[in-house]
Parts: sequence; C-alpha cells; structure tokens
Amino acid sequence: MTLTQLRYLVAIADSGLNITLAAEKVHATQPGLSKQLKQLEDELGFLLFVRKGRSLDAITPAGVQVLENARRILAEVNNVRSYAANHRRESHGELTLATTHTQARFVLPPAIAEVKRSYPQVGIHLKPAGEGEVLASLAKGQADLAVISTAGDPPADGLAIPLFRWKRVLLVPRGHPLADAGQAPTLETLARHPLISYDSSVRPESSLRRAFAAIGLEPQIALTAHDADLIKTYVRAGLGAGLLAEMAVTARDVEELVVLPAPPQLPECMTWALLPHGRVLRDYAVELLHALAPQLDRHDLRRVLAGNLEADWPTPPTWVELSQAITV
Amino acid sequence: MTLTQLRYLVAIADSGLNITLAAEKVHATQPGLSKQLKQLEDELGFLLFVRKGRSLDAITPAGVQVLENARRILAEVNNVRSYAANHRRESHGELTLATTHTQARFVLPPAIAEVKRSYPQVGIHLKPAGEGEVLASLAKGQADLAVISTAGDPPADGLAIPLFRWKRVLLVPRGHPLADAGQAPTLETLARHPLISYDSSVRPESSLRRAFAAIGLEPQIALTAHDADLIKTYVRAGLGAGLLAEMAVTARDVEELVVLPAPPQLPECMTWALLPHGRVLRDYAVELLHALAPQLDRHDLRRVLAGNLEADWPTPPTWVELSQAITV
DNA sequence: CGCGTTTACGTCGTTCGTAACGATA
DNA sequence: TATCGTTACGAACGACGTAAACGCG
Repeated sequence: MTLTQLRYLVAIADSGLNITLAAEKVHATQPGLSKQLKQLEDELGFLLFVRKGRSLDAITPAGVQVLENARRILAEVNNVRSYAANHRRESHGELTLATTHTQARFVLPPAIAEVKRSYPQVGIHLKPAGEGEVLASLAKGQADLAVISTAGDPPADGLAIPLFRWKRVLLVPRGHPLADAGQAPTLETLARHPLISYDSSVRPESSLRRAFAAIGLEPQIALTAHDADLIKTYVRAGLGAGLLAEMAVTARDVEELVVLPAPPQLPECMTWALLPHGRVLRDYAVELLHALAPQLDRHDLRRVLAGNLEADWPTPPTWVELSQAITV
Repeated sequence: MTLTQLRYLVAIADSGLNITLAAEKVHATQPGLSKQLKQLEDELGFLLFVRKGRSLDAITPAGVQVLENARRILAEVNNVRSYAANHRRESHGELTLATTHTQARFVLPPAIAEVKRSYPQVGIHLKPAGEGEVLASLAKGQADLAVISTAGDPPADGLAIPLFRWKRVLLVPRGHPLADAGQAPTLETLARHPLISYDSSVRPESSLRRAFAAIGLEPQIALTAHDADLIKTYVRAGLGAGLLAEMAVTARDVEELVVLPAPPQLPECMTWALLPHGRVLRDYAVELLHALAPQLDRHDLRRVLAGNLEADWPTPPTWVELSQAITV
C-alpha cells in the first residue's frame, strides 16, 4: 500500500469511476492508475470496484470502507504538508473555498482582498455550490474551508466558526404596495404578495416556510434563484418582492429600489466558516478567517484549530456592525 | 512523503532516537533509515530531530507534531490492512495485548485459550506493563488491545468496554488475627495490620488510600508488588495480610490460606478492555473480547467498534458470575 | 468505430544493501 | 577504540509512459 495508490483510488472515486479522467486530475497516465489500482486490489485481496466488462461500474462495499480510510490518510498527509509549509513560512499556495453565491459575491471580496494583500502569491479558488455540495466537497478534501449560512444551529459535523449574524431584507421596486408602509410588513401581508427568493427557500424545512407555517399560511414563492443578482433583476422587472440577505444589498440597490426590513418572525441567520475536525490550515487560510471575523484573535483561532477543543465563541457581531467596521 | 518514511520516523522515535536499533525493528538497514529520514526532512523543509554531533539528541517541536500525524496515518493504514485481512477471512496474524500481571495471569488464560482454539494460527503476545505504560503502548500502536482495571471511572481516552466487576479480598495465613473473625474486618481493624498489596496502592489517589483517608486513617503498606503471586508468597511467609483482586485467588490458596472479604468501604473495581477510537480489530481480537465478556454480542461489539458511537453497555457481570459461567 | 480499460514493453528513477568513512565519548 | 550516523556506490526493483490490443456500446 502506498500513498500514491490511495491518491489514485480517491481520484478514481471522485471522477465517477472514470480512470482516464482521474489520470488527468492527478497528472499521470491512465495505464499507470489502472495498474496501481490493480496492485492495491491484489494486496488487499479483494476488488475495490465491480467491473462491468472492462469499465468500472460501482464501488464494492469493501471499497467504500477502504476509500473512507484512504481519505482520512490523505487528509492527514495534507495536514503534515500544510503544517510544514506554515513552518517554513511559505507564502505561496492555493486556497480553495467552498461557498454559496451570496457569500462569494457580497461577503468574501474584502476578506479575500485582505488575504491577497498579505499573501499575493496565493491562488484563491472559489468553488460555488449549493449548501449540500459545499459540505460534501469540504468533507472530500476538495476545499480547504467552507463559508455558509444557516437560520438556526451550526452544521453538525466539523468545526463551525460563527462569523456574523444577519437578517433578511425585502427588496421591492418603488411604488410597490409593500413600499408604501415604509416598514416591515407582517407575515400576513407578505403572504399576499409574490416573492422572489433563494432556491433554498422552497425546501419545506426552510426557515421561511416554517415561519409562515407557524401562522397557518404559505408564502407565494413566485421565482427562485441561488443568485442574489438574479433575484434583484426580477425584482426590478416587477415580478415580485425580493427576499434576500441584507449582505446582498448594494448602494445602487438602495438608490434604485426600496429596502424594507423583513418581518420580525423570520429568524436571524448566521454565517459560519466550516472546516473538518483536525484539518490543518495554511496561515493564509487563518488570515482569511481573521479577516472574516475580526472579533476572533488569530491565536485563539490557531489554538482551537490545533486543539480540536470546542471553543466558547464570543457572540459574533451583526453584519451591519461588521461591514461598518470594515469600511471605517 | 512516503509511508515508509513515516514508518521509519516512528520507529526511530520509538527506539529512543537510535537509528541502528530502529533499523532492526523495521527489518531494514541503518543507512536506509538515515537516508529516508534525511529525505523526509528535506521535503518538509526543517529538521525533525536536533543533532548533537552526529547523533540524534532530541525531537524538534515540529518533529513532535509530524510524529503525531505520522502515527495517525500509520494507524489508519493498519486499519485498512486489518479490515482487508478480516474481509478475506485470513485466520493468521498477531495479537498483542497490553495488560497488567493480574489480568494476564488469572483473567486472560481461558479467553486466550478460546481464541487459540478458534484461531490456532494467531500468534498472541502479552505485553505486561504497569497501568501507565499500558495506555502509552496502546496509544502508540504497539498493542492491539489493552485490558486493565480501575476502581472508578473508565479511562478517559479511547473506547472502554466494561468486562466484569470484581472485589478485593484479604488473604491471610491460618491463625492470623484477622482470620479468627471469619468475616470482613473493618477499616479500623485492618489499619492495625501490615498489608501486602499491589504497587499501585501506594499512590495517594489509589482507592485503597482514599478509603482509609476518608476515616482519617492510613494503611500500613508493608510490602508491594505488581505480581499477585509475589504477594501470596509473602503472605505465606507471614509478612502481613494480602489485599488483592479476587481473580487472583486460586483453589490452592483457598486450601492453604484464609480468604476474607475486604472491608465494604473499598469500592468495587471494574476490568475494562481498552482500544483507541477508530481502531479496526482483527476478527480474532473481537473474538477475544467476546470471550472476555460473553454478555456482549459479537455484532454489537463490531457495531460499536466500527461506528465509534458510545454504547450503552449493559451492566457487566461480577467476576464470580463470569467465572462460574465459564467453568459451567 | 469510438471510448475506455487492460496488457506489453522499454526506460528511467528510486530504493536498498554493502562497504567505507567520520565523528564522538 | 567502540559505537553510531553519514556518504558512496552498485545492483535490483518498481513506477511511469508509450504503444498496441481488447471489449463494449
């Protein structure tokens, strides 16, 4: 068993059992992977994949088990490499962030700029995805760090660092019935208007639906997108009232549209940085965390990351506080 | 970075920084290890050991960190190997048990015989050690499984499987003052007699000392040994009253000496099987666990070992119940 | 017939062991 | 001078890539 074999195994699994594709990903040739896979199977004494003709058709149950361990092993190896790179103060590297569109578009830019300033040689990659995919690619080691939002509890697995709290806002065109009030509508009022919001709001367990369900109503979700810019476009087109994260409101939106608070029954949300337990981050990744959450001390961060102990995080600031602190 | 390099690194660390000795342990030559270590250090970019002249003098702080990860990685690799060997129903292998003398001498024999019957090709190694060393060698991966006793809570780290409960007994020669009563002496009475017990009883936090301290007394520990047989020898020599685990009492002891219950203030003890979280055991090791704790279902065991979930163990039987069940 | 995997083969790099050397107590 | 680690070198092994063969849709 070699680390190369395990790396190839994982690459094959992550390429949908296509050895040729996997070979490209690991910068090797297809016969090389094929042979190493065979050798690994020979050593273990059983097949890791079931073959259908010549192609790989599925992972065997034993293969799933081995794959899991292989991921853990490779993750630890990566930890050593990260630790070593930090130790020798290497200032170049890659940083892959798995995150949702809203974070990438409205939250991360200043933080990333900050990191880029301190570490100009770091290549930063944004991996936009839905919430589920974010968690998956984080767990698979395809991203170093994830930044996502939830309306309630922190995600179960891994280390969740609370970054800031935020509220939803309503965005309506000038002259829209909701705009006249100039204040947050009630849920009952809101239920009478078509809404434009995120894809996630159609899920029955979404906080939006639950808030409405609590008073026996159902929102009219006219249109959904995972892209706040798209939502705004349709708001401008008069298709409905946009319900989106306050972070997504730009100065231009304030000029051209009407921004209202969302009904108070909609719970406050939290944005989290996520990473698996025990993962060692490069210094620039810690720097990113610090840029995202200035209320957290760099050393405390390091300690929690290293020690794996559940930290008593201070109550994170609201988005308003945070963005004011940044612009000031 | 290769698994070989990590294996060599760990071997060097576990050989007291003696490369020559480490080379023998891993069945390789000394220059081989020396070179691989150098290569690893080159790749990581810093020294793992501080050199004093030509010899290795100490591990660097960074080396400690890398060593930790290396152990984790190698442990996972071993898990894969064990899993594979189980999967192909391999019936040979090695089983190393870290345990104390009393367990090895009086508790394990029938269980080991049972395993040997089902798996004659398995080489079983007993690694006798004090309690601290047991935990250390288990964590270092030098033992597959540990069996130890405590008077109170289960050991903190790793998975602790309660095997059975047991009491201490007093062993005195015929005609000893304590023998006349024919029943358990009080702590006060016991305090007036010299005692012969285990090494561990001299620790101030030992349950023995604490029980005496609770009533403001101190036991007279005349002699200690980690070996129950030694204790008995000195009891026979009339040097004092032996205070030892009931498992250590043989039929011959009952004939030749007087066995009394210990004062009821001495808490009941528990014998545990210990293994680190996430360690995959060979089938014969699970068989050993089952032989030691017949009250536990093999499949439940497997599930807990695999799932890593804290099990709600059933209350384990007492040693008396357990040994009767075995002899019957 | 194209796609993807396996097999075959030659080359290159790496590892390993032996042997000699260096340093240290 | 004995012990231990490093360097040097040659042999053997193993990995990799190219090229060709094989199956399947």
